[in-house]
Parts: sequence; structure tokens; C-alpha cells
Amino acid sequence: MSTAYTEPILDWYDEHARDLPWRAADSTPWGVLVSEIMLQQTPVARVLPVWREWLERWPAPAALAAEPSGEAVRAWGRLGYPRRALRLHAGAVAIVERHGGDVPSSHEDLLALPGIGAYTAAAVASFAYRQRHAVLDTNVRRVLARLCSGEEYPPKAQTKAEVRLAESLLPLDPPTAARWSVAVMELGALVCTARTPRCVDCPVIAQCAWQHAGRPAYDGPPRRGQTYAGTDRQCRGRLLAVLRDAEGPVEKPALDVVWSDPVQRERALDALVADGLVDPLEDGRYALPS
DNA sequence: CACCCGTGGTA
DNA sequence: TTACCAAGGGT
Repeated sequence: MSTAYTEPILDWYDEHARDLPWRAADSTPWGVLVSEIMLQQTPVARVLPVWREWLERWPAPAALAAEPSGEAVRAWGRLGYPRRALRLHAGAVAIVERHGGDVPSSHEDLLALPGIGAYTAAAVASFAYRQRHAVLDTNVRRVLARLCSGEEYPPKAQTKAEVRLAESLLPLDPPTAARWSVAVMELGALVCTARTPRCVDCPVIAQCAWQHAGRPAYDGPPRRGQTYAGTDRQCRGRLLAVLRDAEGPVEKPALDVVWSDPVQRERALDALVADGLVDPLEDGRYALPS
């Protein structure tokens, strides 16, 4: 479908798109997949250096699959949500086993890989293989909420109506649809931002429902504010950082010193072991998984 | 479906 | 400074 939004946004993208390495002509589907996983809940600026190291070291899924999963966790560094590293490693193994080492191109096969949900499957199919899928991430949801629904923010949980709306806006030609999808995301990332949108630079300000409504403030339920200090997440992060920064296995006391509350510390350590992020050795020491 | 899962930059 | 936010996914 072609709408009044299509051309202005496509043209805007041609002129203002960031020069990101996973969008380069020599990028591969594997590079796109790695970028999408790393970018989940993580800003571009923090992803860039890690992505470069990762692709240099493991230029194809088979290279990563041949290494212990702990190496993926170590290379993940401080990107956060390290289970993503584990799943990316498991994904590489699955790609080798099920797809001969090539990142699959169908949405269904992508969705079956660990750590890949509806968004990431659509993103990889679109950006790596130029297919036509509704790519609905936080940026796109916000842009469509403002542009089409006249609201500052989308609902907390994604609705079917949002999916239908996104699908209805997709250009019919697959390569154009793929370009449209990145373009809307980019618009959300650079112009139609969450906090201080730069509406003066917006290519579709004339068509924006939120603008026409006088930019009413968000009136729904309060948007979550997650405290971090003192949580199990912070504790897990401290514990895993010890293992990441160590050459090999570490003694228990080396973990004990980074968190004072023993109950919480043990709970977090057990959870890390259960998640497969930490390997408790027979001799009582702890290591990244092999 | 609500909650859990890291980390650091910014207003 | 505190609070929000950043290309979500799994359970």
C-alpha cells in the first residue's frame, strides 16, 4: 500500500540514514542478525564497537558455533542482558545444524531460532533479505502512534491493531517495503524520539495526527520506572563481570566480595548457573560455560 | 500476561 | 540527582 506517508519518509531516509556498518553493501545476513540481537534494548553507540569485534572474530555462524558458549558471553562485554550472547551462540549452532551454516531467510525459520522473536525475525527477513514484513519495534510503534493515532506513546503492550496498521502501510513491492521498514525505524530513532521529538525536522509533520491534535501529553498509566540499584539484576551483573574479567576459573571468595548480602548473592549465582551463564566446577570454582 | 533479564547515557 | 530510556524475548 502506498500512502501519503510513503514517499516523504522514503525520501527522508535516503538523505538522512546513518551510515551503520550492518547496513553497508558488504554486510551479510549474519552481520544483520548479530546487530539485531545486540540492538535489543541497547543503544547503537554501545553496540558498534562490540559488533565490529564480533564480526571480525566470527565472520560466519560456523565460526561462533565452534567456540564454547562462554567465549560469546565474554565477548559480549558490558552490553547487558548477557543471555542474549548465550542465545546467539545457540542460534549459531542451530544455523549450522539446521541450515548448513547459512542464516535462514524465511520468517518461520528465523522465528524458530533461540532469542529471535517476531520483531527480530521480521527485521532480519526485511533488512538482510529484502522481504516484506511488518517490522514493529519500539521506534515504529511510537511513530505510528503519533502519526496515525494522534497519541504521544503507544500502548504498553503491543496490540493486534498495531500489527494491522503496520501491515496496512507496507508498500507492496518487497524491496520497497524493506526500505520503508528501516526508514520508519530510523525516523523514530532520529526525529520522532521518545523524549524530545524534533518535529521541525519531520518529513511528515503535515500528515501527523498527534501534531494536528496539538501534541497532547500522554495520559495513560504511568510508564514504568525500573529501579536497578540493589536488584538481583545488578547482583548478577557484578558476579558475571568477575568471571568475564578473569582469565580462567575463579574461587568462590572472589565472587563473594562483590555483593554483601549472602542470601541475595547465592540466589543470583544459582540463577546464573540455571541460565547457563555460569559453570560450577567440581573443584568448587566457577567459570564461564564451556 | 506480568514480570524478569544489564548497562550506561541523558535531561 | 533521579528517572527515563535504548532495534525485545522468554516464561
